[in-house]
Amino acid sequence: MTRVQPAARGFWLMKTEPHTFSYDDLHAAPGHTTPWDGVRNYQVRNMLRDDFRLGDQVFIYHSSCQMPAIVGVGVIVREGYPDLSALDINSPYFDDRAALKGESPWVCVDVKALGRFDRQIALQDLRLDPELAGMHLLRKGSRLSVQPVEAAAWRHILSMAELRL
DNA sequence: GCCAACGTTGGC
DNA sequence: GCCAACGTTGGC
Repeated sequence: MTRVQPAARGFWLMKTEPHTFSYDDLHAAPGHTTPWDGVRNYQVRNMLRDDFRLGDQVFIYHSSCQMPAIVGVGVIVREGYPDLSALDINSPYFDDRAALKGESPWVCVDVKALGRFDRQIALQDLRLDPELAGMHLLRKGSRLSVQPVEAAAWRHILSMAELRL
């Protein structure tokens, strides 16, 4: 008898600009949950569509702000589905080409806030930590708004943040 | 505001 | 398919 092993939980980092949508905004959303829409990069779209699984956990990272930092943890509560904001003329994420086709090629997932770090982990601190060398976020020219996180790095950062889930 | 590092676009 | 021009991201 063979038994199918459940897939290991995936770990990710998702960037957001706090002046637009912060971790606290996520926590304040109904059910602490929001669709992570507006992604308009094919590499990221493919990850959201093909690799994100229910129960995967994500670091919420604040970018384009005074102190770029990982500020908390979320969990995927709905797997990839069409991001219809691309077809909504009133959305900041409207995509005229998608609208012309009448079909959105973009994908979003639902993210639920799980916990905010007591102590934010600044980009500066991540760079200083030898255990995190090679982390995607720290690579020169890394711009993807969604990135995989190694399990070891995930655990290490959680311990830095002293967050118990 | 600067600019490096990409990604996308579109003419050829 | 090539590649120059342009746009975007995001730290600093």
